[in-house]
Amino acid sequence: MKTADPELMRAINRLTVVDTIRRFGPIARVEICERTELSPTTVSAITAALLDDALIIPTAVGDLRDEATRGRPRVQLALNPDAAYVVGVRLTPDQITVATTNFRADVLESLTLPVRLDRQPAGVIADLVEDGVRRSVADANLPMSRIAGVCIGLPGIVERDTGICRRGPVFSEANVPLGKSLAERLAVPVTLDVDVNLAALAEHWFGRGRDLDDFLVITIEQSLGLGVIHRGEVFRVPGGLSPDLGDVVITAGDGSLKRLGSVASLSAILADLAREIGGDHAAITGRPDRSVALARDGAEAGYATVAAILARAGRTLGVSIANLIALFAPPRIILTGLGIALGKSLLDPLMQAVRENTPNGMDDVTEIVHEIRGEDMWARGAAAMMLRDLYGAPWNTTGPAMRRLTR
Amino acid sequence: MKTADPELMRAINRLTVVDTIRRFGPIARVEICERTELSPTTVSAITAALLDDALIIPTAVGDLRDEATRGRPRVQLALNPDAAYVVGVRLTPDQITVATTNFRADVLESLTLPVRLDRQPAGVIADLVEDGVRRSVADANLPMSRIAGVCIGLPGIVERDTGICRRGPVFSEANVPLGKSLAERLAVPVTLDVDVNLAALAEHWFGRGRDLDDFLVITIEQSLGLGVIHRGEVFRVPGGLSPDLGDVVITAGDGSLKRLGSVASLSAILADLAREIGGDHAAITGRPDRSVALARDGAEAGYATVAAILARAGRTLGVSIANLIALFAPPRIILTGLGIALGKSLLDPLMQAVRENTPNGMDDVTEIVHEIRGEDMWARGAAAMMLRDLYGAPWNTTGPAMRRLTR
DNA sequence: ATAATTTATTTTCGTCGCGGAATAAATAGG
DNA sequence: CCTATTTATTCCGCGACGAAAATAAATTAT
Repeated sequence: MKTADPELMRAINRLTVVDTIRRFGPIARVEICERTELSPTTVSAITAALLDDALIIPTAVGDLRDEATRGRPRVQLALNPDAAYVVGVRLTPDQITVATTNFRADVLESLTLPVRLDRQPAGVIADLVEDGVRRSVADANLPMSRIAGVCIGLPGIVERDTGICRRGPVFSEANVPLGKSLAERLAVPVTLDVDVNLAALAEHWFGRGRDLDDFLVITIEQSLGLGVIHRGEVFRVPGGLSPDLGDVVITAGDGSLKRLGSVASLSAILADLAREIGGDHAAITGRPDRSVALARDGAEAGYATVAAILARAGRTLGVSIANLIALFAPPRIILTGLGIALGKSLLDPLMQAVRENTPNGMDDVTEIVHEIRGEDMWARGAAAMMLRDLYGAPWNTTGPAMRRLTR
Repeated sequence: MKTADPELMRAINRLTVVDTIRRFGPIARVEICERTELSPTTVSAITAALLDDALIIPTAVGDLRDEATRGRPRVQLALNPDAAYVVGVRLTPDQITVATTNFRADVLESLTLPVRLDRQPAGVIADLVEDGVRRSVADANLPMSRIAGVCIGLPGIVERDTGICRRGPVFSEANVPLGKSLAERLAVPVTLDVDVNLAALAEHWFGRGRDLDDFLVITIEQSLGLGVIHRGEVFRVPGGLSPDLGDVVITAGDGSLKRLGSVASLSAILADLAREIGGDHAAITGRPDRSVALARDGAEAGYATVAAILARAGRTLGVSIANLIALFAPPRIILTGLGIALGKSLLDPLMQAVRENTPNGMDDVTEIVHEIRGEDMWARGAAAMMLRDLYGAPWNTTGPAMRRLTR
């Protein structure tokens, strides 16, 4: 339980105002009052401070009410896109994606380096990330000094608090202190997080979770991820460790125990396909997007072996999703990641397994949606994660009293 | 995001003070300052209000510092046990337990009615609970008017917000509005909750979770339950639905899908034993505590069939617990419930399965403890659940300003 | 026995943030 | 040009917090 004082009070209200402006675009002060249930006085004071700090700007006085309304026109307020810039980075075993965004998490520049990271030592990967960040920032015509922070997302077991990647498909080593290492190289705050948390935040800010404050995000990528938004916040335990869906143990058809990730992750599916169909294994693992398209087309064209592999993965994943429904009872589950592009051959068995295994009486609780997202979505999530901290951070002025003195 | 005002501020701080007094027994104001990091001014004001409302009382001025300390002695403050009374109820398929407690959740009177509830219609069960509550309150020499609330815990899928039991082993019907029905009968606020949430809160307040704000509680009873304490609060999704571990789907040895509850719950274990060993099935299901003792003794005396059944249940549960570690990464998992009395024949295979299936790199994250608890613990948890609301409720006075006027 | 010292609690005072009410600003319509 | 209307700001009072001073209630020293 935290102790409350006026400062905290202001911080809370300030954050709700900033978040309201972020979510509801250019918005007038009156409307902020309605949405936040704060008094006009408070909204006026807070927006004045935000304007002072140039975190928000007044936009066109265009009135969205039915034209020809009487009275003083509303001044629409919006986030100042240039208030700060951040960089979002996403690492997968196959590539590095870097995106520079403005204060609204609009992507200004993004680039993708196709590198097989799992073959490289941690030092080399840190070098590559550093280069990527500097390059992307330069492409956006910004000096590094204007970058307020960098957020890096990667799969595996990641301690956000310490910036250490305990284990994951990206690093061959264990306990890599990537956060600290990059903060030193770039001389900028760097946070580390599980990639799926970024996906979850991205869905909450820009995607299928905008209208909800509680949902689950499952990413089907080289590895399987689970992100939880609970009461509007990314769900974390204090240690900063994050759940990993791929680590869940299931019983295989032959009775042996396996990790879910070794059956239903994209890398497992593609490996199965390569083994069954033969084909060029290197080519398949090197270009997952192409392999996914091939697999989808194959299954839909009626190749039974391919369809069977996808169906098996779908069913297995579906059972685990039903278990998540039993445990979390979320109003919505968002499926995303490259794996979604495998199409109905994967998703139909998945949905059926979910239906069959959802506990009685909970059929109407959870809605399942899916969405294919590009690389930018992940990087944008990383940027959002960084911005979230920034919005809450203390800026120049404290309130109206101080401003009155300095003017 | 909630909007903050002075009233909320006070409510928060007031609650932290009450909670500090509850947790750290008779405690002086100075020490409250240290623990809560509130200023002496604030603590003084809040405790004055609490004293005014008779929610707390000064106890012996005994100084626990090394005797012969100089200076003004500390006044120890404690919860006033008689500030209010609540009733906790727990329903299982076999019995109803009712406990009347004071403001400190000390059990004053408790009684257990052995009734096979699953044979009765909802109306009859509500009658029985009403009688039990009235009886227990009368036994404690209290009029019903002094009861501030009743909390009822039961297994199954329970909507706390609406007071409806969607489904569970207690009721043969679905969607029983037990909360509303009892609130009308008793003319007292009644809340409904999943029994395991009560167990979790009880562990947090009085048991193995006192020192932590994040942990999992798994109850092995007729059904399997999962309770989550997250950042000091019972974890709930907005709908008020609660997770049910028994509903998790697993793959059985023969490849078929089963609910975990149909393999590793106490009722499943006892049914397996009855089937395998023969014996008097009715007797075994009617007195679970006796059956558990018999099973434990049998397994430890070397009866291979019995040991095998327990080992299988233990392993299965262990795998699911490893999955919970993968998903929640809690610092501790507390196993409790009647099933713990099955002893090492169940727990050893369980712990081994947990060890074998915990994801790499997370072996040192979660500590597993177990504890046998009596019926009172559950009812006490129910009382605590009710008190939690009461502590936060607004009482007579608002603050020092008002008192100054009225005096 | 009385004064000095020490520690706990309360009181005084200044500040901050909130909300309500009055005021100012900006526009449309007559 | 004046009035009605809607939006935004300012003024004012209140409650809450914290710092510091004052007070209270002991123990120790003289």
